[in-house]
Amino acid sequence: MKTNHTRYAILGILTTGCRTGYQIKQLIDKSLNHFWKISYGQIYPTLKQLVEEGLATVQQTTQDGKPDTKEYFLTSKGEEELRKWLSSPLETIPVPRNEVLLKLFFSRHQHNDKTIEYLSHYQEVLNDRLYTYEEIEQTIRTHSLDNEDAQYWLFTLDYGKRVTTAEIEWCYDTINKLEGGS
Amino acid sequence: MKTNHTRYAILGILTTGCRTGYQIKQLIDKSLNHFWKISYGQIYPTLKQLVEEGLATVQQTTQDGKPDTKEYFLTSKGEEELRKWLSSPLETIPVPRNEVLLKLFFSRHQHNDKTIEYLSHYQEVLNDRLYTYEEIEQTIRTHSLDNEDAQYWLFTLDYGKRVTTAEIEWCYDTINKLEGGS
DNA sequence: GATCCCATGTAATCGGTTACATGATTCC
DNA sequence: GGAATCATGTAACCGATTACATGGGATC
Repeated sequence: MKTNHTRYAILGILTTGCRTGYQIKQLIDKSLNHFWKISYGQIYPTLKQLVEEGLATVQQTTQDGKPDTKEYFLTSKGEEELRKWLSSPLETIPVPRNEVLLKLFFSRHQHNDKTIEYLSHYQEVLNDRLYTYEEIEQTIRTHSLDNEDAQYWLFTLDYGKRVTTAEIEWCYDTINKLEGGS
Repeated sequence: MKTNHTRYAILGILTTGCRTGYQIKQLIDKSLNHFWKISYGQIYPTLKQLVEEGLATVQQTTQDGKPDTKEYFLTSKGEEELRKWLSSPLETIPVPRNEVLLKLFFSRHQHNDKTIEYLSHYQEVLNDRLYTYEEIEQTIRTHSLDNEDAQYWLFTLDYGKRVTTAEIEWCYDTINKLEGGS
């Protein structure tokens, strides 16, 4: 059994008030970016498909002067589909590929100095990431706490912060080990 | 700039003593499985390609009775290519997609009991994973500590253990929050 | 005048998985 | 006799990214 999660991501976002393909991309880039990303090349064909399957409806507005906009709305069938997916059991979690670890795995073919430099750079990237998460969290706390979704959004951010913190600590300790051994 | 990391994974594994496509798969399943996986549908065509590009050579053995085996060896050009990749700077790290967080993000459309059940199941999966890491670590410590690569392999396992531990703690705390609020 | 934001979409391409096909050997 | 392991490979398919194409409105 193989489910296309991106379909459900879009289905879910249509419940948050987003209506157009453009708005969907905006929300994903703003709020799901730490664990889900998506491109227009996926969004527009998927929306079309959802309508074909009766999970959503379109409402096209041809405005005077302004470019056309297509607003999408979930049908009750679409809502049902979303709920069905939410309650479906967890599938086997795919292993996330990690370029950093792949390089480290073969790093005996390289001077430790280079490896340390590499890990330090990674550590900086992670620190930036952590900072971004904290900014997003502040935005949600001050602007969207009335939103019914906010609680769950904060849970996902908490996840990101904790995992990233663990990664940063690992970088720190691994660099130390490499310095001690070289 | 977009590099195909899988090519380099195979290039790297050819330095560890693995020679055949089958052995490469074995090693990946045994030692890189927590951050990199690969299928035969990728291995065999890639090996072929590496030979075409002069990064490896083949040595085919047609044995009496036994099926053919093809042994691959890195050329000096291949070794150089590997070292070049190792020292190349980190690319923008792709966001790993997370199905669990995606569902949680939309979980206000579901009873908290269901969400808790879901997170508990995830926690179990993570615990199993952690146990597997510890087993692999013991295997490396008792059997391969003479291996020059062992140190780096242990670093990647340490990463897996730390991140997984952080995830488990997050599960625990998130379940508590949901129970308190329902 | 340039740049950015809003807004929609398609075609080529790529990386990867899955299913299929084949066949010998060894162990239970 | 059947299952597991060793061993190699291909074709269909899928999810996703990238580059391209278009064009109005607002701001600097």
